[in-house]
Amino acid sequence: MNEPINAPKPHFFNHTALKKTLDIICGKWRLYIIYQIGTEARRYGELRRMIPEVSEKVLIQELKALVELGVIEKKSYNEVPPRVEYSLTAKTLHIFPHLLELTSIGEAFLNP
Amino acid sequence: MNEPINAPKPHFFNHTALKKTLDIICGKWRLYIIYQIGTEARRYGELRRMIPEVSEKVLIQELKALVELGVIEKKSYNEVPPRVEYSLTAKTLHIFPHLLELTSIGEAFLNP
DNA sequence: CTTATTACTAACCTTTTGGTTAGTTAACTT
DNA sequence: AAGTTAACTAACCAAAAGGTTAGTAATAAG
Repeated sequence: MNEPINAPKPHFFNHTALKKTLDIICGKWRLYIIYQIGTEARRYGELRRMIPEVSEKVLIQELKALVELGVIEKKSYNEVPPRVEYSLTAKTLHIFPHLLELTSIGEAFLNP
Repeated sequence: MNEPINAPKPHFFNHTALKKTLDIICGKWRLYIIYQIGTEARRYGELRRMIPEVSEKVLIQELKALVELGVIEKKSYNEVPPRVEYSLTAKTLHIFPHLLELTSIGEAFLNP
């Protein structure tokens, strides 16, 4: 019997899905942006005013990335001055409660 | 009536808790490490073999950070060669199911 | 004619994160 | 005497993430 007695029995899990999760929620601003859009359509300038700490460049960059990921969608109206609205996709609205629940993880580690 | 009709009504949430959540789960390796430790105590070398893609330096660095955050705890036995074991803290075991559920967010965005 | 408005882009820089390689310690085995 | 083992540390580097500042386009308002 050469079976090692205490050999590691690692957890197996879906790497691809986990990576996708991290893509969606990690980064300094992603979750804030998603939370602020919430259930309404928000104009770019509106989001800037709601999250004034983020730089313009990064906000646009993150909005683009979230569109790419299928988390939000962008609608441009052909007006001048421009009007662009961002809203959560159906998929995101579906898991939105999960996203709001994320704070509970941190809460568990706040008070000694 | 000067109340703007469509003024942004942002979501309010616990910033501190959210930040703590992100501290715990973000980073290329943190969740993998937490998952691999799971419910058992794991030696450093064991973890290295379970996650061979991570560099030695980063693994140690992340273990240290997770200890700091109160996510894992470290026990050193005074032996030579050294023996050091890492395990999840009670707090972490408590929310471990939440952590395992994180993949479900990503899963929602995998298939079109 | 000038200014304001909105949603951007471009160039550049700093900080953070992750990676590579080599060295250390102290006892045990050969 | 030399090599092995485990869990590190130190010095250095590259890539990614985030930030600053300035500029643009099209129209309307003053």
